[in-house]
Amino acid sequence: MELLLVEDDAMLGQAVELGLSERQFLVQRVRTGAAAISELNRTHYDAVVLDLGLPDLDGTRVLASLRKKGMTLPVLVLTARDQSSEIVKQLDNGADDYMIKPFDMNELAARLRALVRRQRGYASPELKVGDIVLDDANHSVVVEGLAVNLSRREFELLKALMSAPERVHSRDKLEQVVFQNEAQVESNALEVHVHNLRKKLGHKEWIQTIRGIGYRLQCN
Amino acid sequence: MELLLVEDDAMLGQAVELGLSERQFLVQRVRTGAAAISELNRTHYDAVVLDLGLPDLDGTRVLASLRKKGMTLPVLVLTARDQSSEIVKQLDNGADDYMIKPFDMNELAARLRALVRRQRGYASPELKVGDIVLDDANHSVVVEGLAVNLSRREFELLKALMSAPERVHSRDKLEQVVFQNEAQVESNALEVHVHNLRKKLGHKEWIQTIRGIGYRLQCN
DNA sequence: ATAGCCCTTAAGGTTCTCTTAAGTAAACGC
DNA sequence: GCGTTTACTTAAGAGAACCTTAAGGGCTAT
Repeated sequence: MELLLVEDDAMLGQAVELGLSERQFLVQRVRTGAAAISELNRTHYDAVVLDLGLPDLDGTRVLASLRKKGMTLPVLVLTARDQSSEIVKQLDNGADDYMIKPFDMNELAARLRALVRRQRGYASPELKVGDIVLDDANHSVVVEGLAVNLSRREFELLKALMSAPERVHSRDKLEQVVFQNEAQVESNALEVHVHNLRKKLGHKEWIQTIRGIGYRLQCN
Repeated sequence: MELLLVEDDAMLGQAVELGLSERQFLVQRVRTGAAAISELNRTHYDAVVLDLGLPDLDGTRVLASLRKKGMTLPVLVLTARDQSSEIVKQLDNGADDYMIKPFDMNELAARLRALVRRQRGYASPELKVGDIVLDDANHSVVVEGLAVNLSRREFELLKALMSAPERVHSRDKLEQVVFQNEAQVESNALEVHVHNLRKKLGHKEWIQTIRGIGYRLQCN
């Protein structure tokens, strides 16, 4: 589960980053509102943890700006005790949840899981892109009506690509997802998986290579 | 739109003030660098028009000082013809655009509007300039409705130019962006990329050369 | 224990990109 | 105008990025 953490305070930022990483989140951290917006434009995230007190843009503006662009991903807002009167405004403004500092890391993780679960639950439990249907629950993939048998790595890879089709997924990110921090890969393993996946999907052109950047799923 | 005009020459100052006022700008004029800095500290401006030849602080110092304070508002520099060698320095120093005296008031107004427009909208997922659409997320470029395949360097170059169209981008800055500190280039590589990009865009006149300084994107 | 699958590595081949360099053209200064 | 500087154009070699294949080891289920 990929999270974007927007937090400028070094201490708190590191603590949250570590805490969430330990709890199976893939955390990317940025320190400014501007960076957050550009990150969200660039790649896919399942949710955002947003501190209200930022150096450049105030968190409220970041939130408003991203809702205005039609981004629907869950946003959890972190506020200081003395900003708590702001909370109503934040929730009206598009926030999905909030926590008041200091907070319990386990609770934060739980709330995030809940948010993401809800987000997905509302959508269908299965991912559909073109003629590909991927069902996470029973680990099945159907292509053009026919069941396809994917290995674990291939499945994770396809899932990542399908989570944001038409977008470029960087090598780094795909490696993170596919080799879930199990071991650092120092070979072309990812390429091999891409190759095998293409073969199993039956349409090589569906997975496009963006040289020097990563891969993109695009079915027409 | 609120402007700060920093100009000590009475004649020119009045002319510009009048000309911009007629074009729907709210202009505040100061005569010294020190006054400019204190004005900017005191209130908000959308942009600054800065003459380089000032009685107290030289304009360069004013610019440097305000960037150092983290002010990101657009600054347009006015230079005399015989200072034009200074321009590269100014652009690297934080200026966003420049004009050489004597200049056309309509052009000045247009440039200022462009600068402010850019400053406002955040890097949206799609950059649009004329008939070019660049989407960072899926690394695609569409020109006049047709997809164009750009290499990594070409893509970075176009993105940089589109991030601030109508503005001159110095060679140095473009090289920094295009060759992301991977290796110092001691050849005309940038020129070659510009050439290839022009060819792929199909309209050579869109990328203009500012001799001795850099390049500018301008589609009409 | 054995068979089968899956993952990683590694090597070789292919394709595409980048840089370099050299010649040509255009702009500038005198 | 003429020489000088700056930029454009072209092509080719080097190299990077990626693809493909296959072998070997680990794991699981039989």
